[in-house]
Amino acid sequence: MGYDFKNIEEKWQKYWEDNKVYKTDCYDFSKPKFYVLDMFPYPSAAGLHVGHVEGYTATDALARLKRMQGFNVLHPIGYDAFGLPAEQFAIKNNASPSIYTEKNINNFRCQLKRMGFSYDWDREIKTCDPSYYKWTQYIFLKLYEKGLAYEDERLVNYCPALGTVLANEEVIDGRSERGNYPVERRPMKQWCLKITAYADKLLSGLDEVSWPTSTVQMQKNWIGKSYGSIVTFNIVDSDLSFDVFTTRADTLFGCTYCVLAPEHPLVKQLVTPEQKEKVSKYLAEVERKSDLERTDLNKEKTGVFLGAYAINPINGKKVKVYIGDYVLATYGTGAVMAVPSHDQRDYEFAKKHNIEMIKVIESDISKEAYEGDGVHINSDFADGLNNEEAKKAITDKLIELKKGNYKISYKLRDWLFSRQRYWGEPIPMIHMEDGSLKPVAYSDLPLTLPDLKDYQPTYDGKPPLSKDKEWCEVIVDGKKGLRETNTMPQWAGSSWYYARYIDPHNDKEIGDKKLLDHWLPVDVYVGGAEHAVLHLLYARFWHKFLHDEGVFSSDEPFKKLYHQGLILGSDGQKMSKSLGNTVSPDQVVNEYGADALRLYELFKGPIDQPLPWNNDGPKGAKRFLDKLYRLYFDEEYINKRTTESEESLEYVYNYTVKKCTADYEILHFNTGIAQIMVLVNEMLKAEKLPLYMLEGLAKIIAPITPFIASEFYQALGHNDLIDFSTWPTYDEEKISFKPVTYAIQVNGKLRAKYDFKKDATSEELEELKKIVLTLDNVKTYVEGKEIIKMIVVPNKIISIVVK
RNA sequence: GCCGCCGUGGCGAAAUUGGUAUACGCGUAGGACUUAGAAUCCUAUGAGGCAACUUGUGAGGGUUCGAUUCCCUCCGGCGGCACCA
Repeated sequence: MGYDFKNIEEKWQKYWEDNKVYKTDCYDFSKPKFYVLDMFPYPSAAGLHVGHVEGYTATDALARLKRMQGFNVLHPIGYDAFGLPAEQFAIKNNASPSIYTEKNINNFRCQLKRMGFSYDWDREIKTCDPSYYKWTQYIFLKLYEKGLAYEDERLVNYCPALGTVLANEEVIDGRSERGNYPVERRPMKQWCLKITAYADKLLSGLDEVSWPTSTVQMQKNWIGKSYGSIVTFNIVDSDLSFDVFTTRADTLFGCTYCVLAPEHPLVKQLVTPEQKEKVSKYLAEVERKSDLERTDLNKEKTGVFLGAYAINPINGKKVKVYIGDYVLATYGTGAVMAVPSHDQRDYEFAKKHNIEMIKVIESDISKEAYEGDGVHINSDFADGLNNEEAKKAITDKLIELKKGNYKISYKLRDWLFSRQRYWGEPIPMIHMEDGSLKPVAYSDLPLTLPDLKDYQPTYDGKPPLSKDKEWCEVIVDGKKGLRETNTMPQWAGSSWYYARYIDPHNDKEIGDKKLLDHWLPVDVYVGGAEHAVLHLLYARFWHKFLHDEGVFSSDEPFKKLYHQGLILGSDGQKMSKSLGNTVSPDQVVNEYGADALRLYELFKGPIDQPLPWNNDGPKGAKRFLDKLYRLYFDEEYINKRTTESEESLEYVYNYTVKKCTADYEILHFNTGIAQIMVLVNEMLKAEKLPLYMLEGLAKIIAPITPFIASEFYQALGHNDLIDFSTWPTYDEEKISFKPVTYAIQVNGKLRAKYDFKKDATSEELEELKKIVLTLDNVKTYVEGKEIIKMIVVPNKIISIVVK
């Protein structure tokens, strides 16, 4: 039996949609603003996942709460429609990506509406829509103008299976983040965005946002700022020199050799004729190795002597120069000074190659290198200093010698921004016949993606767009040119979409400045933790750039961030078709209704935790909603309606309102709902049901289960919508009137309980101490013993210590 | 290896931030109503014990009148980074 959720939900969904109930007037500045945002979905053919539903329900509940509290709420949705997932799917199903994407979007929209999410549907955006990507291209041109977009021939992560290069952030353990295909290094000419120019701003901005500490930490690690020094080593009998970066300048006196990365530009010039054969052989070996093999930490550190010697600038000592693939070409200067006594990797390498070790910090290095702090020795003027002092003394000396300086280094590398794929934003650049580059004129944007029949990626990495001669060949100012045929990566469109929602139909600018200033930053942003360093770093970069360009006045895009945890299958494994443990929202909605699904997902636990799906969960949620329904619609309970109320029920009611108000705000829905259940159980038992309580209960449940709550509110005789009613208030007096129960402990063990008035005066507490000692169960443990002390914590506990 | 998070009943989880551990829900068992019950309602439900009581928040130690909460050591799980010099 139970309530007829099907009709109720259909009725309200239709009403909300027909009347555009959740349309936001962004120009209404009379109320305080609240911008609550979801990470928009990739419109995959699989449709909405129960994991989406969890995050989207949380933001929807928050949006509804804020609306009821009198905020002007912006709560939009859209689709991250470009990029690999959509294209891969279209290829597999032999369809056109645009038609396929559109179909999937329609399915998503339907599912989202069914869930009762209060989005402003007039603000829906799709990243693949020319009216949208016009501005993605616009931002690219701005970046280019400022020298932050550039073409560079470099070693890139190329994935043959996907037929495209990938950003560092998209490569995990030498495999592609999407599809898990092997990735190799290839030199290719590619577009890059100079995210490194914003490294410091991206780092310091993290102190200003309320984000999960783990995400902040991940971004900090990814940016990887380290303070060190640059040291210049001259080559013996030559004008050549190379720089090394080190964070341990204090150990410079212990440097007994140097190692260059195999890709270091000086390798060819430094190798001596005697060593040539060995070195070429080594280089060939390195080239054969995959990225995965090269980064295998357990492998022995290999390398060969170049034949050349360098001079340690601090003591003039001659040291051998090696190449070794444990030195990364892409970090620091691509060359390191080796101090085997105080660096474990150097230690192992030196043992194998029989290289001298000089101890410069008092320590035992018989078994392994000593990497800690200590008193410096064998270091001339730095003797007796500790690490930090020695770093300073030695670097200062290097500055004096003009052989070094302080240097800050980052792990962050520039963002590889081009893809050899079809389904993305065309990069608005033209390669002129004379070899120069010309940006597409702003007035020619959007540069639309042509409708290609054959859009499959090619194995050799030639972009599919190059197959469309007509599109490629252009004439600018009477000169011939070819369009850039690479497209932008998945992450381009999602790097600024939150801003477009504010003024989505503006074809003159990204958005009306007045509106952008008012609505940014996003107050609460919810989405998966898998975007911790991808989307969330890129979006911050673009935001900071657009801030510098004067487009945004805020300097961070997302003030508060939450991640919804992964929802696992009921077997505790990740949901997957092959395991047969997937749950589709449609299936649950059909059986129990959208309200029940929403309720279950918010009640089952904290939203940021990964949790297994419980097949009985939605059933339990539905059971609760049936109970609630009876409270409002059963004759039995309708007959108990009154304007009077009982004190004990008032206590529970007011406490519940207070708890929900506080808990919803920080997305702790599970505890708020638990308290509502306590209230409902009490109301079902009560003799009198005050009308104001029924009304308040409908309101506090409305953010969680808006369909049934609307039905209740209407049944109570309201013509207005619950969403725009005011949020109930609570009476602190009614919460604190209750006597409190004191726990009586003797030697730390609970022996009795005693009800006493709340907030008693100190005289009354003295009285209480006497009463407590007369309690039977206390007497048993106290009599015949000496009372050492009695600790009274008002309203909580009396702790008696006896001997 | 390094960084971050976490460990509470059969299960998902609460605990007013140092003060009555296990709220709320799921599951299970027993009962009621019923021709019937996968509906609904009542009762029980950490472990041991007839009971008073004892014991109990991954393990061990510490601080405290009092520790799930704070400190130290260890074990286990999850996420991230991974030769970053």
